[in-house]
Amino acid sequence: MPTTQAFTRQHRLLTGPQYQTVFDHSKWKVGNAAFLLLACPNQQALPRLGLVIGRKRAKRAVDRGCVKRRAREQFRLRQQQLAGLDIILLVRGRIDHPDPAEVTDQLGKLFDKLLAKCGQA
RNA sequence: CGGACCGGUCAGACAGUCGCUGGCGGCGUAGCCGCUAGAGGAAAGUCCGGGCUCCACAGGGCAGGGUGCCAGGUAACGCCUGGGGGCUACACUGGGAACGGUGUGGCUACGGCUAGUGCCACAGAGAAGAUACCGCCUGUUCCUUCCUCGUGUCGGAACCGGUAAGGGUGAAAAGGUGCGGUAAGAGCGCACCGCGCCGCUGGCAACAGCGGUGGCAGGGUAAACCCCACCCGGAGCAAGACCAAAUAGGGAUCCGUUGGCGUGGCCCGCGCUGGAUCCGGGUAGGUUGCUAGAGGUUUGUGGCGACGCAAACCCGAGAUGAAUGACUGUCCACGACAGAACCCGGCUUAUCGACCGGUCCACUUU
Repeated sequence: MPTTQAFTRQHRLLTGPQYQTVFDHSKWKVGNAAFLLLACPNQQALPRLGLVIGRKRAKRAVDRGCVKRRAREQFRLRQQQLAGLDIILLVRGRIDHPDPAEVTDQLGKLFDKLLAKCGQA
């Protein structure tokens, strides 16, 4: 098995219907004060990630970019374990001038938590 | 060397690992590999001005909006450059004073209240065709002091007037200073300063200078309505163009109505229903618009300057559920504000700092 850690367009949710499917059939939910992960099984060989980060939650473009990139990074590093899942990241709290290291830490823990939950099932 | 101001440049560096997007090349071509490029000075606010696209459009007017000293720059501007006026700070300086002159900065929303309308609290006697409260002064009458016994004189009251010097009120009270003048005063007269008008000179012009002339305008407010001059069609890349699945529906042609389904054991009958091909609209989705441009760099050249012209060279993001990142290590001045979304020119706002050039001031040394 090639342990590639690439993150391409196949690793993303691209269309509205794809997002809707995950929202309607989310089997696992993991969250904390700031973020929420929704996941459901897919028929693909690869896991797919979707991001929902609205201007309402994060006013500054820099903050939105920061969360997106860090979320993708954490997803990318765990993609071997996450295979067969469609995952959506939602922002719960208000984001303003966050500490980047803190964001990475929180997101990493959330993905681990999600893996633990799926592993039980 | 330090401080202030102005203008410009940069926006932690290096190495490794794992990734992302575009371009180019290669290959065994749904991909993989290699090379290469990959956020900003504000990418921001969306406050102006353009390009581009579609719609509308003979011409003119109204409404609405904008701009407002002059000249220039520009594709254009509410921007920029240069100039003028006004206000102001500091320094020097002229004058007895009012008030001026020079230099260096700063600010300036700077057309028009000699078209009209509106507003101007409070205070004050009076606030817009000015005004007499106190005061000052002439006169008349009365009271009063003095002795020289008067058409005198000291003090005072009332009244008729005069007055805009002084006091007082106010943001503002009919120019200011000085001299003369006068009963006291007053541009009443004169000189100077200020102001209006006329002329000449200089300047493209705003305007300035000089000379003459008038004793001298009648408050402020137009970021109040308004008047004058000039400018402005609307919507925006989710503009717009193209390709186009599935499902439903539309049109045309041909074929079928001897078919299929239901009822029924079957036939007749009855009820329901077409098939094939092509076309156009169009949803999801995709492609394009999409980055080579009012583009940079250097040199020359015109201009005080903004900027123009010419030549040579360069190509410096183009995503689209949305790339430009993460981690580790080392170093230092310990890294601010902040993330492209069609593209440019401005303005405004945010910002840890570093460097370069210029002007002014202060200080040290020779």
